[in-house]
Amino acid sequence: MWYNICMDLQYKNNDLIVTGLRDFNLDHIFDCGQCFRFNAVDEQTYIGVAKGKALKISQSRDTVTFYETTEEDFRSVWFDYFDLGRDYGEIKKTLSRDSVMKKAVSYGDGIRILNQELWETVVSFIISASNNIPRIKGIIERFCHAFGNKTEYMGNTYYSFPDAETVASLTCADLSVIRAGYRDKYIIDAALKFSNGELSDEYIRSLSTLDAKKALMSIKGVGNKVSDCILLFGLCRADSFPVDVWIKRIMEYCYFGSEQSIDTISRFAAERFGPLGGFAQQYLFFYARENKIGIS
DNA sequence: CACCAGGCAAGCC
DNA sequence: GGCTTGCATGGT
Repeated sequence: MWYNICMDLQYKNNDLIVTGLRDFNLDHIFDCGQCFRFNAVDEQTYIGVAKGKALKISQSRDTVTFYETTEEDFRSVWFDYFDLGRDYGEIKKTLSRDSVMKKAVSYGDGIRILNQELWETVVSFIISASNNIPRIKGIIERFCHAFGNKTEYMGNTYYSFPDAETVASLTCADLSVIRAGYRDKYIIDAALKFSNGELSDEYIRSLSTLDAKKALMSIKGVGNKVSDCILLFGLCRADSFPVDVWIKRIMEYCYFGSEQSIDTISRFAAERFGPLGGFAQQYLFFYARENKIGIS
C-alpha cells in the first residue's frame, strides 16, 4: 500500500507538495486515453474532477503540487486515484524484456493507470465508441455541466459526474443537449441498470473478471472493447487488454507485419503480457499516438 | 464530397 | 456461430 516510501509531503499555504514520486508524469497519465475529465491549463498543469472533487495538479520533475488539497483528501482520494501504491518500476522492468515494449515504455515512462469510478467509466467508454477523444471529452463535459452537481474550487465552479439515479430519470430528448448521438439510449440503459439494482459497483466488483465482463456487456452499447476498458480503468483488472484501432495498428506494425483480426491480437497479448496486459496496452497506446503509428 | 473517430446492435445467413 | 450494415456528430 505505502510503496512510495521515498514520497514526502509538505504544505505551502494550502497546497500539498509531494516530492520523491517515481514513475509519474502528468502528460503521460492524462494523454494515454484513459481519462476524459482532466485538461491541461499550463505546462505540466492540469485541472479536472474525479470522485466528486475538483483538483488542480502540477508537476516539476519529481515534485507534484496538489493545489488547495487537504492531507486527508490526498490520502483517502488522490493516493488511490493516481495508483501511488503500485511499483511501476517493477512493471516496466518486466515488460521491457520485450524489445517492442522496452521502446514503448521509454516514451510513456510516467504512465499510471488511474483508479476511476466504475459508473463514470461505464458511461465514458459508452460515449467513446466510434468517436474521437476531443469529442468524447466535449460530450462528457456537457453531460456533467447539464446534470452533475456543482462544486466550488479555487474560485471556479466545477461539476461532478452525474449519478446513475439522476440519469435514470432522463429521456433521450433530455440528453440531446450533450450531443452524444445514437449513444444517448445506451447511457440511459446503463443508468437504469445501475439504479434499479440490476447492477451495482459492489456486485460487479465481487465477480471474476470474466463474469464482470458478461455483466457489463448486458448494458446496451457495451461490447467487447468497451467492457475491456471498463475492466481496466474502472475495476482495476490489469490483465485486460482493450484492442481499439490504435492498438490494432501498432500491434500489427510492431509484432505481425500484416493485418490481423482483433481476436488474434487479443490472444497474442494475453499470451505475451499476461497479468500486465493492461499496463502494456497503455504504454502501447501512448507510443502509437505520440508517433502516429499507422497513420500515413 | 468522402472518410474516419478508443464499436456496437440488429438483421441477415 | 460469423458477417454486413446503419448509426449521430464533428473534424479533415
